[in-house]
Amino acid sequence: MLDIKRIRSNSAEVVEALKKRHGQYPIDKVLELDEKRRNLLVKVEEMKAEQNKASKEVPKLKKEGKDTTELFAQMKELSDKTKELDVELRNIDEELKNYLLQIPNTPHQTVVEGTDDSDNVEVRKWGTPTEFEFEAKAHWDLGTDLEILDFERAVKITGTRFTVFKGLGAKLERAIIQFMLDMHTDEHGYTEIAPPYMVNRDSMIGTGQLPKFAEDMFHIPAKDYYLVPTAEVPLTNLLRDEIIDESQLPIYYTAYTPCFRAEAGSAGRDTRGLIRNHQFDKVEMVKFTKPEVSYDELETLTNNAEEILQVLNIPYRVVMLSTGDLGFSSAKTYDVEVWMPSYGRYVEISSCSNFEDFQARRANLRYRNADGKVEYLHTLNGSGLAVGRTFAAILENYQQEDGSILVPQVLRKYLGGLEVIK
RNA sequence: GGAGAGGUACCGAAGCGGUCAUAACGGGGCGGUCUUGAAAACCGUUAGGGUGUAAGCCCACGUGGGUUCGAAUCCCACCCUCUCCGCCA
Repeated sequence: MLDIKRIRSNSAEVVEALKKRHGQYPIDKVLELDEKRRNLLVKVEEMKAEQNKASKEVPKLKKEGKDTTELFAQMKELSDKTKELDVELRNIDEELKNYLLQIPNTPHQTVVEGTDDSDNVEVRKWGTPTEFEFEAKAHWDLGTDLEILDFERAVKITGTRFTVFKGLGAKLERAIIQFMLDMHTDEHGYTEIAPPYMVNRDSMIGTGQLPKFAEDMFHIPAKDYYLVPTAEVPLTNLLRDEIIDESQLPIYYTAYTPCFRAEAGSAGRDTRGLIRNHQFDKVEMVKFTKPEVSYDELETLTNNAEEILQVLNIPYRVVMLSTGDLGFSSAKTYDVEVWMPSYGRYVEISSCSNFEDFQARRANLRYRNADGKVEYLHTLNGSGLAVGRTFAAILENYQQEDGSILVPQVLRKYLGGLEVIK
């Protein structure tokens, strides 16, 4: 959510920034409602002040034995009128908020303008796409042949877009998770969190999944809980409605969770393998920072994601999303894309964003600065990394001619020294 | 899930229709006086939201409704915490 005060006093600047997203946003409507609201607010508050004043007189009058019948009648009338206007005010408030929630974050000035993902800009590339001297296989075939992935039985026990990991597959998945968490906690300074995998409605609203994207979520009606679509939700909401002391900043959290996504609209895309499932594992990184350093923090956050692939020795590139592909809440996003031989291209494996105070305003995440003033934090998050896609990338980039998989050096200690999956 | 108790500032806690939310009273934190230093004692301070240039005004006693001229206080619903019972890995 954008700051209404900013829209009020700098509407031209906001409009200009939003133009780059090539969408239509109800700024005029917001300004109109805001003015209406403030006019009404003044009126209502004056009436309440009068009521309060009269209420304070009552005990004195009674003490003096004076008659209060007339005063009460007057106050009753005033009170009824106030309640009416109060309802009107609340309606305007709600309407205003609904419009505000429809307005996306303003892109940072360094973000390249574009209309969609074809305008994304490659920032850097690491390694070169893996080449094979034999016919390379896709990870779903490799995994099935090695009996470490079982897609058919997953359909039987649950349904399509679920996967069973078996034997060394299950163990490899677990090894990847542990490797990532160890790296972020031991070398990148993150604190590991093991959060609930279900969250309440307020949390989903706090990070922006609700109300807009309810269709994409798995919901548990009995308790009105949601299965987490990403650890971003529990991690960011960990500090919701709190005021953090400046000395505590920056705060870095990392967590492994399974992620659950209904993704109603994705039917037909990436139907095979581990790329797009209803349930997948992910290690997430979340940062809470002071505003003045958030863009430096975005760079290191992205680097933290990249290092995982560097250490695994898998080729990747980093792209900056153009304004046309930028997520709703983000001011700037880098995607890390891993080389996926079966696709013959790079595939997103991490998305690292700076939300500035957009998310913080919504989730009420604040800190007290050195002057003692309360301000909104900046929040950032990024995958570190999507585990299923990392699994797929390892299988495909480390496959050998006989269909076996060479285990990346750094993962061997998590697999009892195992060198090859065959 | 059942029964009972309770949710007020950083913590504990009083208040139970107006004179107590500029929130009593304790405690803690911070600053100061005193001291060679510390403790003790004493003094001060402890900073949510909205609106406004400001003074100020409005809101905030778990949350949301209701009753009333007036609600922390009465009524209703929900959430949460604690104790006991039940169930359970």
